[in-house]
Amino acid sequence: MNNSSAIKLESIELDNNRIVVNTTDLPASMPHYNRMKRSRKAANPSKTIKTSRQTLFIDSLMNTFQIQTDASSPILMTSTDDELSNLPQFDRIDEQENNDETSIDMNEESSITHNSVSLKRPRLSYNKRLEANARERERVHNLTAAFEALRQVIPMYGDQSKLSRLSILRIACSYVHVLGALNEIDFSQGQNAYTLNESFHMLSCTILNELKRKKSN
DNA sequence: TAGGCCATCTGGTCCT
DNA sequence: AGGACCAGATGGCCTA
Repeated sequence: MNNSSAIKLESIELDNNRIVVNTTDLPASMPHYNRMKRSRKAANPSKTIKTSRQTLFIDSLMNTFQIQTDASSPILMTSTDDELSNLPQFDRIDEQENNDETSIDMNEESSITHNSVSLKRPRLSYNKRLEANARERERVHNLTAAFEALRQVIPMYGDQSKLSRLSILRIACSYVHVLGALNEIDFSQGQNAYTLNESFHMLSCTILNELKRKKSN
């Protein structure tokens, strides 16, 4: 796949105080970022993925409640303590680990070997840990969505769907300079103030560099 | 196959 | 006290 070879940076033009991207070299169909959203095992189900105690716990939950779920969907569960008490007692494993640290299975997830417990806060119970994990997933998903929103408003095209987050930030930063110059606003607070031409050139260079970087990866 | 990128889990710390 | 945020670890996916 080498559609990016057709990209011409000079296609970025300034027209009547608006940035215009010439899309004549665009591929007919633009890949959609969401299509890149990956399920960790979806693409290669035959590969072995280490099973954490949490995953085992979720599996047992799903077996217990006979939950069917899409692999790409976050697992959201609510359950009562009574229901949880019917599940395998993973806390016993904790006790075993605490009593005999040398017997830790090295194939287990590394976090299990973190037997240090915060003095400020005790280790979370499993349902609290699952809730925290779900919140963290939600937070990261929001972050990803924000990057996607930012990606859609920066002047790029072609292989844009595969821009890394770092590239998105770099290009967006250059773009802000151009917008500032267009509106005669100095975002740099007097330091390194760029003219419109300089800002425009910087944006082109940034896009070019990020595409080069991506190609070289 | 190595390296880049990203999702997820986890524990620590900050903040309300 | 508990949720938000952060960073480290881990492992899967993808590309050159």
